[in-house]
Formats: sequence, C-alpha cells, structure tokens
Amino acid sequence: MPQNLDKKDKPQKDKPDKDIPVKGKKDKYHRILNAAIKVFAEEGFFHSTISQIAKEAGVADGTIYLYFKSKDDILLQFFNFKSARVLDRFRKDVNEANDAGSRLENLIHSHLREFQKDPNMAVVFQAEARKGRYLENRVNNLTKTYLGIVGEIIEQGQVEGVFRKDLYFSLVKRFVLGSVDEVINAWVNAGGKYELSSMADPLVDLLLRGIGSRSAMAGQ
Amino acid sequence: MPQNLDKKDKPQKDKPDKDIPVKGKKDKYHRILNAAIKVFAEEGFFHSTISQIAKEAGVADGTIYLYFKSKDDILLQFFNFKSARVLDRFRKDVNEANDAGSRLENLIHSHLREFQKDPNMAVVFQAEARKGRYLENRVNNLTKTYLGIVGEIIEQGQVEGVFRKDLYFSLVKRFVLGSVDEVINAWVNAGGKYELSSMADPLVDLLLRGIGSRSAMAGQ
Amino acid sequence: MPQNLDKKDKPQKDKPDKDIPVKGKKDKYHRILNAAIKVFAEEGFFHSTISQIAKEAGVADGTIYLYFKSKDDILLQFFNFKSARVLDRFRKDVNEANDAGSRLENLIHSHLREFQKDPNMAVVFQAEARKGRYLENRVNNLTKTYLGIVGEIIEQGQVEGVFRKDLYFSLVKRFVLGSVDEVINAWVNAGGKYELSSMADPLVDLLLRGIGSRSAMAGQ
Amino acid sequence: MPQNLDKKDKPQKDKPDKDIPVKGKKDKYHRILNAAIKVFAEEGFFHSTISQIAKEAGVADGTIYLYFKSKDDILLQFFNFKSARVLDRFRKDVNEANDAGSRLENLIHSHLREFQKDPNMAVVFQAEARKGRYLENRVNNLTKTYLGIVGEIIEQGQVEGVFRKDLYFSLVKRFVLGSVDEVINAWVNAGGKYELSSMADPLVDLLLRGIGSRSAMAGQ
DNA sequence: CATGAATGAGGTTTCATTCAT
DNA sequence: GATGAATGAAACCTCATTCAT
Repeated sequence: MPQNLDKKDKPQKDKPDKDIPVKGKKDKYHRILNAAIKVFAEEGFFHSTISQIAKEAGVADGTIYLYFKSKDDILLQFFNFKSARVLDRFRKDVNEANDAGSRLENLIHSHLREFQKDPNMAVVFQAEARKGRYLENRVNNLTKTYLGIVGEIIEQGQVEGVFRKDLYFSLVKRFVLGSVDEVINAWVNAGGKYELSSMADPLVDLLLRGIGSRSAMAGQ
Repeated sequence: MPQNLDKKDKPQKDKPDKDIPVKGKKDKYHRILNAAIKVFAEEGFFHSTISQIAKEAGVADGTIYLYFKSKDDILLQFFNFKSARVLDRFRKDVNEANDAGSRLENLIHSHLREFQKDPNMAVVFQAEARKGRYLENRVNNLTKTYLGIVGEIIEQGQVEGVFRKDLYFSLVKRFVLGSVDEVINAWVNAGGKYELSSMADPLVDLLLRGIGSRSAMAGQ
Repeated sequence: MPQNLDKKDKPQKDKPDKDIPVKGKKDKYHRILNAAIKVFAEEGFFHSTISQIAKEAGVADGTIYLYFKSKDDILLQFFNFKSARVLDRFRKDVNEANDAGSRLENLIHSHLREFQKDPNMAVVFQAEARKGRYLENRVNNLTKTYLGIVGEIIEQGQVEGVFRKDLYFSLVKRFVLGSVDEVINAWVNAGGKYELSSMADPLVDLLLRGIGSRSAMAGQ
Repeated sequence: MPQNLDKKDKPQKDKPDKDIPVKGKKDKYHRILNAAIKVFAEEGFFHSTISQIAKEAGVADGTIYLYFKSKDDILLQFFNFKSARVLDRFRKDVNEANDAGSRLENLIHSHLREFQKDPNMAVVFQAEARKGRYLENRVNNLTKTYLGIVGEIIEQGQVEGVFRKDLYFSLVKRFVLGSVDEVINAWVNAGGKYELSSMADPLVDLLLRGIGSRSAMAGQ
C-alpha cells in the first residue's frame, strides 16, 4: 500500500500481474516501514538515521528513496497508514456493540489491544504523534477523528441516559483520550512489561464512575 | 541557579565585583534559559539551533557554553529548574488545603494555572518531556514526583472516605495525570487561545464523579 | 550508427530476425540520442538524468546502456554523429559554389540553416561544445574542421584576389567562427523566436566589409 | 566586498575597527572566491566539489558556507563581482578616448588585457557564463551591458561618419562580441600560451575593414 | 534484447562545539 | 568572562550504473 506514487508512479506495472508481481514492492515497502518504526521507537525520530533504517530493513540507503520521498515522508506514511488501519479497527469494534456503555468499553479495549499488539507503533505514536509541532497537520487528523468517535459515543450515552447530561463536551473527549493515552504512556515507559489490555476494564470503570466515593458524592 | 558548576563557579574573577556580583551571572543564565525555551517552543528542540538561542538571548553563540555543557544540557537544566519550581508550587498549593478533595482541586488548579502562566514552558513540557528515550531519567523524576503527590492525595482521600476504596492505585494516578495533561495539550494545540484555568473545576468534577449518570451507576 | 560496438553488434541473436533486422536497433539508438539531446537542451547536460532521457525515449533506464557506454558517451556520440553530418552538409554546400565569396556565403547560410533546423542540437552545441574542458578532445575536432573549411575558403579568396592578403590567418578563422557562433547564441538565448537564416546575408556583408565606412577607410 | 550579508549580517562589527578588522573577513572571502574560480577553471563548475575548493582555499568545508549560501552562490558572486569590476574597467578605458574608433579599439584592448590578466576568470567566463539556462538572469546582464557599450560606440561612430550607416544594429553588436569572445576562446583552449593582447589590433582592423579586399569591394 | 529495482559512492549542507582573541 | 569565526563530523539525498529476471 505504498502511497508515495508521486515521483515515478509505475505503480502496478502494465503487464498483467502473474503471480505476486507487486508483492515484491509491497513487501519491501513494508519492510522499510517496519524497520523505520522500529528504529524510530528505539532512537526517536530525530536521532534515527537513514542508514540505520536501511540496515535494519536489509536494503541499501538509496533504496529507501524509491519508496519514500524523504525521511519525514517515512514518518508521515507511517501515520497515514497506521492511523487508517487503527481507526478502522476502532470503529469496527465500537460498532460491534450497540449501547454507548459497551461502545466506550469496546473502544478502549480496542485501543489498548492494538497498541499492545504493536509496541513500536505505540512508542512512535506516543513519542512523535502527540507533540511535534512537526507533523501536526496530519497527525491532528488522527486525534480529531478519535475525538470524533468518542464524541459520538458520549452523545449517544446521554440520549440513552447512561452518561451525565451536564458534561462539558469538548472537555470530556479530552478526558477520555488523555486517560487512555497516559495509560499507554505508562506501559511504554515501563518497557511494555505487563498486559496493557488488563487496564481496560479498570479504566472504563474510572471513566464512568470517577474516583469519588458514592457517599461523598451524595453530599454534593 | 546554574547547575553545571563544573567549569566556573564561585571564583568570581580576581577583579573585585563592582556592581552586582553574582547577579550578572544569574541574569545571563536565565536569559539564555528563557531564550532557549522560547525557541524550543517555537521550533521544537531538534530544529532549534544554538545560534537562534544565542540571538534570542542577545549573547554570542560561544557564551552559551559558559553556562551550559551542551545543547542537551539546556533542555535538561530547564527541566530540572522548572520542575523544581513547579513542583514546589504544586506542593505549596496542595498544602494550603487539608482535606483530600480540596487538595486535588488545588493541585489541578495550580497545575493549569502554572502552565497557563508560562506558555513556552507548557509547550516544551508537552512536546519534549514525554518523549522519554531521551531525557527520560531526569524527566521521569518530574512525572514520578507528580504521581507521588497525586498518590498521597488519593490515599488521604480513601482514608477520609471521600475517594473510592476499590481503586487500582497506579492506574488512578495515571488517570489524573493523563487527564490534566491532555487538557493542557488541547490548550497548547489551540494556541493558548482560551483560559486554561477555567478547565480546572469541570475537570475535577469529571475526575471525581466520572461521566456515568447516577441512575445508571445505581444499576451496577 | 552506434559506435560503441563493443558489447553487442552484428550477432543479431541466433533467432532469425523476423521483421526489421538492424532497423530496430538503429531506430532505438536514434530515439535515445534524440531524446537525450532534447533533455540536454532543456536541462543542461549535468542536470539531465538517465531516467529523464529514458522516459523521453520511451525505454527503460537500463536499455540506454545497451547503446551507450555511459552518460558521457551519449554526449560524445551525439557530437561525433552530428558533427559528421553537419560538416558533411557544410562541405557539400560550400562545394556547390566555386568562387571563395560564394563559398563563404554558402558556408554561413548552411551553418545557420542547419542549426535553425535542429534547435535542440543548436542549444547543446552552444552550451556544451564550445566550453567544457570536458569533451574538448573530441569537440575540438569539430572546431578544427570548421576552421579548416574556413581556412580553405580564405586562402582561395586571397588567390582570387577577393580577400585581403594581409590577413592574420589564424585570427581570421576565429573571427568568422566567432561571429557566426555568437549570432546563433543570440538566437538561442532569444528562444529561437526569429528566422536565424535571415542573419546570413547581413553577417556575410559584415565579415567582408567590416563596420568601417568606406570614406573613413580611405584615410587609413 | 562580501555580498551575501543575508544570513548573519554582523557586517562591520560594532566595535571600532582598530586595524584591519573586516580585512580578515574580506581576505577569506576573496581567498575562497579565488580558490573556487581556480578549481572551476580546472574542473568545470559541475565537476568541482566544495571540498576541493576548501582545500585550495586552505579552509574547512563548512567555512565556505559562512561566506556563500551554496555552491551556486559562489559562481553567482563571482559573476556579480567580476562583472562589475571588468565592466567598470571597460567603461573607464573606453572613456579615455573620444572618437568612436579609438573607443572601440580601447574596448577591445581592455577586454583582452583583462582576460589575459586573469586566466582563471577567463576560463570560467568562457565556460560557464554563456551556458545560459543556469545563471542566465544574472549573467545576461553582463552580456547585455557589454552589448550596450558596443552599441553606444557604434552609434557614435555612425554619427561621426566613421562607421557605416547601413548596419543591422543588433547584429553588429553580436558581431563584435562574438569575434572577441572567440579570440579569447582560442587563447584559452591553447592554454593561454601566447600574448592575447597582441590580437587586439589585428582584430580591430578586421572588425573595421572586414576580410574583403578593397578592389573586390569596389565591384559590389 | 529489454527491463527497472536496487545499489552505494559521493556530493552538498548543517550546526554543535571549540578556541584564539 | 565574552565573542563569533572556524571547524569537520555526520546527515540526507541523488543518480549513474548494474544485473537478475
């Protein structure tokens, strides 16, 4: 799924694909992409060099430029590619359920599960996506879409009566995202040593009920 | 409060200090530090150059190396310096109150207030502090200390009976940090265009009561 | 008229040539050569890439190396090939006339006509041939031969009594070449927007009579 | 006379120039410029590398970028700088005389003398200045100005009655330039082995009287 | 013969850091 | 202490050329 077809194109060849014609290209594209993400995860984007990525991918330095316009483009393609996949998965999992509560649950489970499945991706997302005045334009999309999903769930929950009606909408969305994000952060900083998914249920519980005790709340 | 006391320090020249003995030093140190943070906030750490910082600070490039060991060291000193100040303030404000609820409230108010007061710091903290890999050792300290403060409040609140007793301790702490962090993130990404502090009360409310409606909760 | 006959040549495969035996080869050779000249004319030799030439010629990059030893070789072959053709034409046109005056006239007409007919060639000749410590050896041949033709005409004209006898021989030859060359230069720089040939007669007149007025000359 | 004051400026220092304050800068600027021209003359612009230039100038590679924005900029500055100087000299020498004939003579003498004095400059001018496409905008200025000077002389000569009145103006200018240019070309290609200036008088004679014999002309 | 993906040497440029003044 | 010109390592990227298919 190479997306930088700009330069040379020659995307699918014009000869009919006999066996696994484009597969070679695809393979190498993903080989490089994964190598890059691994290196980015280990070294950070700016400290990573094309040479490291090339070595990790088992290709020559120049080869990388057959698939990516620049070092920046690698990160960009990664975000475009992974964001799409991940958001698709989120949406799919959310839609498996019908009521807002289960949907929120599914979203968070899905989120943690996906990031746990691909720790390098998790590291790079946490490290490069949520900052970096650098790729902001593109990455904000990811955040924006995520917040959109959360927003829909919240609204539905309010209609269903399971979520409070007196919520500061744009705040709640950040509240959810921030919580999950930081849980992943903790996991990443710990070196991915424990089961990230196991955080899902407790986290959902916290999101729904907060940390205040029932009795204390009663007094409010 | 220069901390790289290696090179030069007390030996204040052999000429008698005419005017403001250490003050000159201190001034320039902070001038550089603030200039650096401004530049880091605008360009990102890696895209910033010593020359930009020097120009912003109104000193020569070489002068920076009289106060800082390296470019990295600037960021480091910034974190050490600001972390200390900020955490002091947090603690002080937390201690202004006695009950856990008010303390949590104060912490979050303080947090948002401090970051709003110094947007450059906010940007740099959000952008560079969490990248881990790089400055992790030192910056983790900040996070760790922050989580410690939160932890103390939580424990106190549980003793007081105002916070739930069935809380996953290490998760709750991240839950609080993540929420605040993301609220700041949103504010930074929006360009600091609104009153960050105004988020404090709604956020505390969310943390305490969660997003679930009372009636729905009753069913659990 | 491929001249790098090293690699492959007559051995036209063992399979019988089905259609147009050598024609295919020749065609592709010229296709590449013309494509190259077009690209060289547009981009300059050094800024041109094999890929551009290949695309322009409608062949694969690698195919070019079946016909040319190297990128340099393309330029070289171009000069060899075009020089031969052009010089042939010059000589032929010169020989159409008998007296030196008409021969000079014919040479210059021919020169301007040929270059006008093939603007890409003109551009490349002007840009790469008359400089470039680069291809000097080969290209000097062209210049040398051209100067030779001019020289013969001059000598003949002196015998005929139509050209001055007190001419600095090697200078006169350069004088003629330089004039024509610069006229072409002007035309090329103007983007080939006017009729180059129309310069022939006025130029010949200038060469013969100079810019001095008759009366003024009388005083010398 | 560094002209790329863009980046850093700090041109004259603010401290009073004690001895030869800016001289150091100026020196190095010209050291690099001359080294570059020498290398360009030997290798051609495109085959020259920054490293070669740096070595020739006795500075580090990076130093070059303190004085020039890019490799291209070196050539550009050279043209700007040398063109100005050379054209000044031309004009000055032209103005030493009053009548058009002497002025043309002076121009050509000056032209050949200047180029002979600085063979590297001569080589680079001949090789790179006319390539157009590349630096055209700036270099065309040189050509344009030169043609302007020639044009003025021609017009004056026509008024004075020493030059023919039936001249194709834009052609004559090219005619003069082309002749001189090619004479220099020949000298450069010969390796500067002879006295270029000695060509001036014969060339002027050719320009004025042409190659046709008086008697032949009479018959026209 | 033809292809075009792959190679990797080599070039330009940046910039943290040093050090003579 | 302060300066800022100079350094040169190191990074990114291009593209002529090769070779397996």
